[in-house]
Amino acid sequence: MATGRTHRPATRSRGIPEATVARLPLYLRALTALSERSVPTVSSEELATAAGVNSAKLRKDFSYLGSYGTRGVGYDVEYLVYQISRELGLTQDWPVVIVGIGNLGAALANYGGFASRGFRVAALIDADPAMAGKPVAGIAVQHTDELEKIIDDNGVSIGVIATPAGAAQQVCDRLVAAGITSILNFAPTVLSVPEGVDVRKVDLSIELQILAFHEQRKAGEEATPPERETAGTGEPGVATTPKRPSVAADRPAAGASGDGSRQGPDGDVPAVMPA
Amino acid sequence: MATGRTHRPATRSRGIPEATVARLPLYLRALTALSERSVPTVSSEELATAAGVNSAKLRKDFSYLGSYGTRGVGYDVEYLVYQISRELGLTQDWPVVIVGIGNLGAALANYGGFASRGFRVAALIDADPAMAGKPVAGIAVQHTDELEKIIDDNGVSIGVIATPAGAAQQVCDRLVAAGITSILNFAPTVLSVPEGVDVRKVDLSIELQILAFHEQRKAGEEATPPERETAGTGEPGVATTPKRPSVAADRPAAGASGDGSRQGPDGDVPAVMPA
DNA sequence: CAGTGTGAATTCTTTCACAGCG
DNA sequence: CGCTGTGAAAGAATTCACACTG
Repeated sequence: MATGRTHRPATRSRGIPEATVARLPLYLRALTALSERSVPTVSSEELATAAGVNSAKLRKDFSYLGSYGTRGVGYDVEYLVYQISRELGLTQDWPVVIVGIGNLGAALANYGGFASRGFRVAALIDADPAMAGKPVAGIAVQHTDELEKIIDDNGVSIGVIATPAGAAQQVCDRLVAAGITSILNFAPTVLSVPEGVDVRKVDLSIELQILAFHEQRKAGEEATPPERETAGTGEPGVATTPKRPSVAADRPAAGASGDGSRQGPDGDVPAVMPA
Repeated sequence: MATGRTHRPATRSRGIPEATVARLPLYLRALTALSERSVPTVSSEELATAAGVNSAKLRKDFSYLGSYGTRGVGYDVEYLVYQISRELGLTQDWPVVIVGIGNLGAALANYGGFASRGFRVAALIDADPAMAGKPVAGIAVQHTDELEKIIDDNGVSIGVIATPAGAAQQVCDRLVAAGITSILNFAPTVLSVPEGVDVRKVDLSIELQILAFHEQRKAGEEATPPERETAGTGEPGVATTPKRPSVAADRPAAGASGDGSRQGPDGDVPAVMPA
């Protein structure tokens, strides 16, 4: 409780599983593209390919929405577009405020995909007085002081945080206090919010780190057969690394501060240990 | 088949579950913060809170890495930082190229979090000849023509695509052909890549749409108790849903445009269902 | 028949709860 | 005694495979 939950269980969504909700936008995009090409119907197979998933999953996903297809034929594109849009709540207007108009905030403000689907940038807010009044993406930036008023006046319920990490929680608190109940966070911090407020996070460095993990694994596979072992009590897999720290005197240095270590281009697993 | 798989199963990671891998960066960040404050040890409870997860999950996650904690005490911060960094492959240098230096690309190039952890922006690439030579974030932008050479010369294996959707697949193909095996895609498109290439996608509008879905649900709950019906015959009710569209003549395009009104607590859901 | 819709089987994740170590 | 590490239980999500319908 102290910290408040960052993710609400959400799974309680009456009927649609979270995983499915997360894919609906994907389907919608694929469908929109088909619609623009005036394609009248699609099979689960085709649509699935276009959306980058497999057809069984897609059909299962759609089954949660209802039976919108025609057996032996497929789905009516226009109709599905409408149904999914409605399910996602895109048939209504969602005013959004973006807080933190730095490089990223500006990029977001200019991002076409934003406005394209029901979302409308209602205001751009920045703490720097020098920014106030300056137009970004055709909208005059307003000062943070106005935050509460802006949200209230525009009935905004979705906020985007693109501030430096240090300011994120504070901005978040103000947004929430002002009535915002959904936040898209680009700042690399864990935000604490009260129950009932949804937070989704987009974190560039996390994505890169996940890629690095797999990349490293690939590099290792190239030459190393069965490397990692699952050992429970015996040897911790990659074991042969700095043993227990005792206090912190092994080889911690790695990333904490400097972190200047580097390896050859084709990433060779740091000679952790000769088997 | 032509399209190739977009996501590789990946789950084959010898021992660490994907879900865990995705959280390691989170733990790492929390740990780094502690490290900077010279905190020597943390309990799973404390660290979990800082990372925004629950302690059981964290302990389970760590158990996949090995036994790095001390019962009755907790984890040695420095040591864990090192272990996780190593596991993620951050103890080595990962040169990265960013393709598409528009608003977003520039924001990425300037993003501190990038360089902070093992990642190094090796080059910025853009198709616009006018951009060539212009410095962004202290790095001179290079023309797309150089793409293959740049990747080869720098031994780059991770590429970031920040181009318009239309150019993404093409850029992707060139990156892959040039030897890139991990891609972080910011363009709103599904990329087709050959087996063995990892793609992670970051999509702003998708995130917003997911938020909208929950937001809408909240608004509905406020006044409407059991809205969405779950049953027809007692099972995954599908029964009573809007009937076939015939062609596409229902009510596509509800009130999507204009209308700056906020959610009408309960009156919104367009009366799709005559039932 | 082609292709949806969906129970059932499978696999992955999260959570529980507690034995046991420092 | 406090806290980790982990089997085992519970809960999602994915995949299978096929009955059934337009």
